[in-house]
Amino acid sequence: MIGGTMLYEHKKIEPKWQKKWRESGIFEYKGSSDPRPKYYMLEMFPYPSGRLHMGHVRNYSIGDVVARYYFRKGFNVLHPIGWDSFGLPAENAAIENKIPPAKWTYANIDNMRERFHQLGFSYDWSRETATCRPEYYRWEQKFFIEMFNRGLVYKKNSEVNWCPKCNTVLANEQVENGICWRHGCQVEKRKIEQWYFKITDYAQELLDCLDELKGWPDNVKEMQRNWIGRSEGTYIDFKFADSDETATVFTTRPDTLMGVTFVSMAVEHEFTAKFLEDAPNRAEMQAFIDEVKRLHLETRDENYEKKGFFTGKYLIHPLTGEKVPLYFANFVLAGYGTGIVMAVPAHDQRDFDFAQKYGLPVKVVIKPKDRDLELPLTEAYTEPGVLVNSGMFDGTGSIEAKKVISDHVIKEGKGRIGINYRLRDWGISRQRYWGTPIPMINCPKCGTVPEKIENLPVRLPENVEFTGVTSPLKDMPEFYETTCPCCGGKATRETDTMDTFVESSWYHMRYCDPKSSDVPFSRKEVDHAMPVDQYIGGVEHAVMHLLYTRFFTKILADLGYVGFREPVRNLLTQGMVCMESYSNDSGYLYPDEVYKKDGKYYTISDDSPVNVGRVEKMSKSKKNVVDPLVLIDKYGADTARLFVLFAAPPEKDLEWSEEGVEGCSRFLSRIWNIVTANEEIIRNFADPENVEGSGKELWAKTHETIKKVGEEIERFHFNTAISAVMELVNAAYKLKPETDTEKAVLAQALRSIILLLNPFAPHITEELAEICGMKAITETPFPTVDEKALVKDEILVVVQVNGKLRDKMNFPANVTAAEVEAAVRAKDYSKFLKSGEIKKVVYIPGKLVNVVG
RNA sequence: GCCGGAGUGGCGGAAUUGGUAGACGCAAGGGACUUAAAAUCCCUCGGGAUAACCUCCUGUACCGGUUCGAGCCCGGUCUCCGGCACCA
Repeated sequence: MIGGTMLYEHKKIEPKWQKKWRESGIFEYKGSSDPRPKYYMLEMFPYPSGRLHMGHVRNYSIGDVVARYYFRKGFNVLHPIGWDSFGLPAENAAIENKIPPAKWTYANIDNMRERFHQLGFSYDWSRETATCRPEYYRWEQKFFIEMFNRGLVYKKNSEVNWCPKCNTVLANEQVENGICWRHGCQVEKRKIEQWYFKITDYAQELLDCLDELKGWPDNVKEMQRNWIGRSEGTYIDFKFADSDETATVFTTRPDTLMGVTFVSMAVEHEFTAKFLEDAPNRAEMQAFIDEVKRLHLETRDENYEKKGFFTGKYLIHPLTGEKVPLYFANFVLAGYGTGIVMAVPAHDQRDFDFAQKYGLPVKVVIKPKDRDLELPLTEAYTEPGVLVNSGMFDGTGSIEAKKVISDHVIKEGKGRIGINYRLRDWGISRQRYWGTPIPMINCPKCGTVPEKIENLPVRLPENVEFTGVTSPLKDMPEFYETTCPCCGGKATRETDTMDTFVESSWYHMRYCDPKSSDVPFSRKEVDHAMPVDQYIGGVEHAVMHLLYTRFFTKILADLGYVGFREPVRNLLTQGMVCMESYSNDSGYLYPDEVYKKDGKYYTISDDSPVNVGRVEKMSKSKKNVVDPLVLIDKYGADTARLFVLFAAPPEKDLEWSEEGVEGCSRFLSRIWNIVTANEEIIRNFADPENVEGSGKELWAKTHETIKKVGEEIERFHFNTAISAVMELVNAAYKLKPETDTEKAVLAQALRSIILLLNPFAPHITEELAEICGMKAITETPFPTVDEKALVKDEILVVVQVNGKLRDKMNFPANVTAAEVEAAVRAKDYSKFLKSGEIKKVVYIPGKLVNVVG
């Protein structure tokens, strides 16, 4: 007690309820035999770093509100949690601290689990899953082998992105502008043999199904569309002038075919070897090729100068029969299309630049509809127009000409329709230790063969010592020495492990039947619980994780494991938690090292001024972080949850504010105080049947709030749901009850506040319910609206004159349009009327009337 | 450059389908309680005009349009954020 006001004791209350929830198993999902409709609420599972950050608090608090809401709406809710527990940090920690990655990981999981309990999340802990357990990854190995048997996995020696810090290969998606997504270090290219998943086989389906994902944000779908990068065009054959061989190009602009003045190709193309042989200036050509290759390996900046080298070969234009030169060009991508492109300098800026540099002809074949192009061109004309200098195609619109010329080429047998995707196959080999072993065996006689299914899992040895940066598996004969499953002879295991994105591609299915030991999961259970009804996670996974898991779902459907092809029905991508950073000459400072005075910041240690940086994502390196543990200790989990939900809508970035946290804490205290002060009333007065006169206002407000909170939770507007409860609390403070009716109204209002706020602040509300003799909220349905309370006797009609607010009037609820119009005409609004008289009256029933004149 | 998204008080943000702009919270100011402070409770709070209430003008990045009525729809401009970027 301070000054007569009770501060509620979160440190006593919160652990009490957490223990109850944990022991009662109240949040356990009942499986497919339960008659209630299912609701699968899933948040992206965390990497168990051992450090809880605000992003976690936000992500999982959002999910918890939704889960608790649907529990109480009578759904059979599946709300599981687990650990994405393979991955690099465990290895780095192992090197630093000389602990085996397994030990470090399991300790972190224990720690994170405690943190999650401390936040009061409603998980079904009986389904907890860690991907680094053999009971989990054995199934992934099985999937791998089945995919291999179906030709969906293959091994290829290819140039890959290599992160020198991770000491491993990265998938295309993990490289951002030539920089490792995790470390920000520069990625190198290396040639290495590795395993690929044939995601390109599913490119079209992955693209098409996006249209059906109505519950996904548009930006995520658009990012996936861009990433898949489908383009329709035409393959066109150019014969070599000096041989029967053909160089095929891919183009999306067949309308410009008549403007081709040369052809360019990537130096990595297979033709290159032969050209070198034939070249009289072989040394020079080799030097050019080497330079370009070096450029491709080393450069990060994509805007390098365009360079080329004549291959010494000419091609025959398929329509005109003209000889056009074939050049090596450093900007042609080897891995896209055919690695050879037709060059139309008049209508492609890259080709234009190249032609200028090497003095190649520029032939205009498209001109704007309404004017001529000024010659010589100073840049490529890339807009649509009308064909010129194109023989039989002259006068055709360029858009139409795409089809006309393409069809013509195809009819002549010199081309075919082609569809290309930007998407590449998913390279999943990692030269790491702490990951799922790839279940393949190299036999000197039989080649590369899968391990026998009955020998799975291929276990990752957990008691290892880390000496250096390379995977210890490569130095463990007891791991890699084995016998060939085909011939029984001596053979060696694959020592690479899988990309951790493989584990996260199917964990949501394992949750449906996490203890299954004879199959990965029961088909019946997974088909019942899936797809995920609501998935919540960071937008940084918009392409990688969410594309991979969609792909994997389609694979599992094709392998017969599941009966659906999309894993997630509704997706919410939550924003980042941000904060301003503080720094001085000696570097960044933690928020608790500075204080604020008159809008400026100073260090606590010596009162020197502090620079305030812009608001950006909380990160350890900038020290602009707030430790959730400190927050929970000071204010409690309920306040922490309430703040992250109240301060911003979930999809937006959230700016941290200590004052905002205090506001939320104050709000919970207000509830605590008004409820405990009215405990007797709450105990003794049942919900009112009907209310007239005094008390009616609060009664109506109560039911309006019940309606609003439900609606707002369902559309993820938690901030407005909370503000609705705040309004009800403010209204309840205003009623000083005297009559029994008023007391009943107040009792219901306060009970509603407790019940409505429960998904956001579960501990304090359970405690208050108990104090007031109410049933446990976990067993109480979400409140329902009494429509009677929403019926109004009187309605307020706003009066506009020429669209501007001028007046307000009250009418009986059943007022007719004619009566409203008559009332309006009876008043004198002439000073607002332009013409002095009323021309028209527009009445929007129950809301507004606009007088026009 | 291309593709998305967003611009609303001192601040975070409301306004669900075109219908009272600024809910709720923070900050600020005032009052009550107190010996005092803290805490708590109550009130005020976009800008401007007016002595003042009422009232009037103005206001959702900017310019224009549609409409009885626009923060919301349409066209154009600017800025910011995110994604992609030599993909032929």
